[in-house]
Amino acid sequence: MPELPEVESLKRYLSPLLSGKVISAVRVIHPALIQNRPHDLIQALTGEKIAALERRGKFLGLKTEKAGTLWFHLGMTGQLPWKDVLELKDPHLHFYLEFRGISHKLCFRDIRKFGKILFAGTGQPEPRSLRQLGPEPFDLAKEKFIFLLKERTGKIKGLLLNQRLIAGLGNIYADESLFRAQIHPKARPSRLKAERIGRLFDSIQEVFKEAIANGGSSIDDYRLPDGSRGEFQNKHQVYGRKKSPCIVCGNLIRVIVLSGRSSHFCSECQKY
DNA sequence: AAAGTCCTGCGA
DNA sequence: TCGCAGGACTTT
Repeated sequence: MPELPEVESLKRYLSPLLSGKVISAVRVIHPALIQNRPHDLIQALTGEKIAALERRGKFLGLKTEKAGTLWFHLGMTGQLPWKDVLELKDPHLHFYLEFRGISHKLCFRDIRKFGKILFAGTGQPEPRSLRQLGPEPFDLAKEKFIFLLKERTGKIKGLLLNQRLIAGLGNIYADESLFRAQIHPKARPSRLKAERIGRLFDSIQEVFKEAIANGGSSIDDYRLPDGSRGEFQNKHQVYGRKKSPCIVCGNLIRVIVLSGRSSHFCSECQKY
């Protein structure tokens, strides 16, 4: 479940490796994961130089100097291995890029195929899935965040997962942020004091910063491009800690289903 | 707003 | 062998 910290960690790992490199070949193994017509993307990207890497919400973009930007969304189980020798028999390898003068390839692997590859050519409109994203948590003013949530009627857990409201949160960091802010996942922001929503905003930024500093959370499939794991899963306070004692009060962490997702929380520490 | 769908590996 | 995990999209 790569969320903002995992995608940011990938961006930081790959930026120095890819910036300035020229794409010598685009290999499409599983065209279904590509939103555009694969031929257009191959045509546009071959011979292009990578100008920079970008992150928007949970999307990672390779911005080229002239052609446009190639966007990856890793879904649940997507990976971007940076490999010298490919395993071409690997049934989960769907796409890779080769670079001029370098033996390493940038691969796109995805076991469950929830991931996506999108190409936005220069001058073309931004893909809809990127266009409809809400603001970046680090670009957003706290007052705006409070306003954004206050005008909605739903339960806070579901709202945090809505990428149109704020980009980058998934199930892990929604639960971790709510715990830090001592807010119950079923609480309705319309009924919370503004200062508690403000504290939630601070919690989101804090937990994101800590997770990025730890290379993200490797729960199941998330790995850095060299195959190494992030370390932040060892610092989760509620996610994946069902029936374990709360680190604050010792009460056992509970799990309920909200918006079709498991929500981990402490019923003593987190209130409405 | 909630439920269903996609997909595959894994644990009960 | 079944059901659960979940991001984003579609359907109700």
